[in-house]
Amino acid sequence: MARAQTLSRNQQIVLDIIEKAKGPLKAYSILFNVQKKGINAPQQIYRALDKLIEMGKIHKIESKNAFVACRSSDCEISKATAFSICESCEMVDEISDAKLSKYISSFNHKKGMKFKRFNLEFFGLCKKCK
Amino acid sequence: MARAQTLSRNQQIVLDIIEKAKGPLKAYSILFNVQKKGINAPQQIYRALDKLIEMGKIHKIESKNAFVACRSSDCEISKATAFSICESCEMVDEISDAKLSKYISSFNHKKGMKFKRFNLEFFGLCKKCK
DNA sequence: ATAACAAACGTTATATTATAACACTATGAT
DNA sequence: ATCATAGTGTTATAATATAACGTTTGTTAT
Ligand SMILES: [Zn+2]
Ligand SMILES: [Zn+2]
Ligand SMILES: [Zn+2]
Ligand SMILES: [Zn+2]
Repeated sequence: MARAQTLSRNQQIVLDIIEKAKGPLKAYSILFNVQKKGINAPQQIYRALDKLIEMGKIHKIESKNAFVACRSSDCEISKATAFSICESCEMVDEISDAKLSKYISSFNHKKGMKFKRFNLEFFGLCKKCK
Repeated sequence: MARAQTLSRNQQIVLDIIEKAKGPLKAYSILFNVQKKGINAPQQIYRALDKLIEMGKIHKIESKNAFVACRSSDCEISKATAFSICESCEMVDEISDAKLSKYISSFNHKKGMKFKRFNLEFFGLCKKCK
C-alpha cells in the first residue's frame, strides 16, 4: 500500500514552523527554533525537509538555501515551481500562474532533452521595497 | 571610466578552468585544480567567481552550487538565464532561446513586482541518459 | 611623476550548509 | 514470526561560503 499522507512527528514539527513563518527559513534557523521540542541535530531537520519536499508540502529556494511552505494547492508536487524573490527584503512569493507554467512545461529543448521538472526564480524589488 | 573588460590574473585562471571543463565545476574543485598556480585559499576562488558572474562570463547553477562558462554571447549579462540539467550524468547545458527568454522576461507578477532578472533550471534526462 | 583611489591580492580564521554512518524503534505485510 | 520499510537519535565530519585584516597593483587626476 502506498504510504498515507500522514506526517511523522518531526515532519509535522518542521512543517508547522515553515508554515507559520512569514518568509523563507534556513535549515539551521529551523533547528534552533525546535530545540525546545527535543530535536537536536541537523540530520533530523534535513530528513524532515527532504520528505516534505518530496510530498510537495514545501519548496526549496535554491538561490537562498531556504525553505518555504507551498501555498498553491495545484502546484503539481513540485514539478513546476516559480517564485518571486525580493532582493531587498528577502521576501519570497510562490507564483502560480497556469499559463506561465504551461508555457514553460511545454518548452522542448532542441538537443533532445525531455524535462520532468523545472524551477524558476525571479529577482527584483517587491512592491514595498520599490 | 567604466572598467575595461580585462581580467585579472586570478580571474583568468579561474575562467580558463571553467571554460575547459566539460561540466559544471564546484568552487573547491576549482581550488584544488589551481593550487599549482599559487592559489591557496577559497577566498581567492570565490572572489574571482563573483566578478566573473558579474561580468556574465560564467553562471552559477544554483541547484548544484556549481559554475559553468557562459556559452551564449547574447545572454544579456546574466539577466535571463536558463539551463537544462541531467539528473543522471550531471550534464548542464545553457539554453538560449530568444522566445522563451522573451516570454518569461515579459511575465509580470500580479502582486506588483517588477523583475530585474530570472533564472530557470530544467531537470530531466539528457539524450544519452534517456 | 606623484598622490589618491579603487580593485585585486594573500592569508588566517570562522561561519554556514549538508551528509555519512551506525544503532535503535515502530509499523505493517506475507 | 520474520521481513521490509520508514522513521528516530546521535556523533562526527564534509562541503560550501564569508569575515576581517593588511598589502599590492593598476588607474586616474593633478
Ligand atoms: Zn507549491
Ligand atoms: Zn522587498
Ligand atoms: Zn550565458
Ligand atoms: Zn545525462
